[in-house]
Amino acid sequence: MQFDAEQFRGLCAEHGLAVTHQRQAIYQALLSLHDHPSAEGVYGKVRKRIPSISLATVYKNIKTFVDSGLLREMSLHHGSARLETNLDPHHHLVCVQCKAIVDLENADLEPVRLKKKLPRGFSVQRCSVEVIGLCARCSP
Amino acid sequence: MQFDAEQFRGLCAEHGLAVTHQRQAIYQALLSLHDHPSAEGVYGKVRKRIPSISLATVYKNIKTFVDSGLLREMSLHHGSARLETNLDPHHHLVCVQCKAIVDLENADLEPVRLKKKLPRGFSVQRCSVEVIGLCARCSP
DNA sequence: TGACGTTTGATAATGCTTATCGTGTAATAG
DNA sequence: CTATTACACGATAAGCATTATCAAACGTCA
Repeated sequence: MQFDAEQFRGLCAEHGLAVTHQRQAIYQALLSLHDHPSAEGVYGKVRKRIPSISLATVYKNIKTFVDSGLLREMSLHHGSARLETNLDPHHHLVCVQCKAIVDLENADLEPVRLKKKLPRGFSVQRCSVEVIGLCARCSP
Repeated sequence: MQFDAEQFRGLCAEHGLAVTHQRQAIYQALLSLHDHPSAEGVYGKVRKRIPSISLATVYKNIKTFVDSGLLREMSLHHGSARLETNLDPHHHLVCVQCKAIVDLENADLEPVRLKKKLPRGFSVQRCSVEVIGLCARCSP
């Protein structure tokens, strides 16, 4: 995706965020990094443009962007690691609110089928499906 | 799954692990907790049986179990949070070794189809597929 | 432009996890 | 059954990733 300063101003206005030099640089870095970077990775990229930027600023703005819906974290279970004793192939039902996880048996889903070739040389070990939503207890 | 002391001894022998009171209790706790617990959750459960157990022992043995293949961590990306700017529905190709992530477009996969009803009251927001394996660069 | 609320940078604090180290215990051989 | 030895345990310090704090600087809007 291409960064567009005008569009970024619009996004900030829409979410009630001030347009700062740092925010622009952080958002631009995020768009340019196509490997799903961590906060540290964004920091590295942004520092080339604003060497004096604080790591805390990067973290704060990532959090702000996630809260505003401009960004998403890849995993819902980041923080403490969640463990799994069921080593058979299976899938998960996950509540976005309470982070509860329920196993879905492999047989409960039609098998995952790829339409396109994967990148050359990638050898698949398993496929894991996350069905993400709101559980009954967390529904309003 | 049911805990079986004899079977646990077998597993330990198979992986060259000593059978200790603590390991048994930790493994038993893991099998009894069906909500994909964190280390802290396991600690809470095990402490009912062995109040003097150290949190470090719980962490060390979880690590040992994961390394031996008795257990798995749910997320490959636990540690630092990975970010995502692509908010359109899509999927991921993930390398177990280098943790690289590549987006798969929604159209590259046959849609996920459930065979069985989900728990009552669960409202699905989206489905995310992780195709997990070894990328070309990490292949031996 | 001036006043106000927000954001920034520096740094301290927190949470989760791993490392260290002296003591204790399981495994193995005798 | 006991001695030996390597591995595991408990207590605690250390290490990352992340969040909180607070004074100074900046963006916004009148």
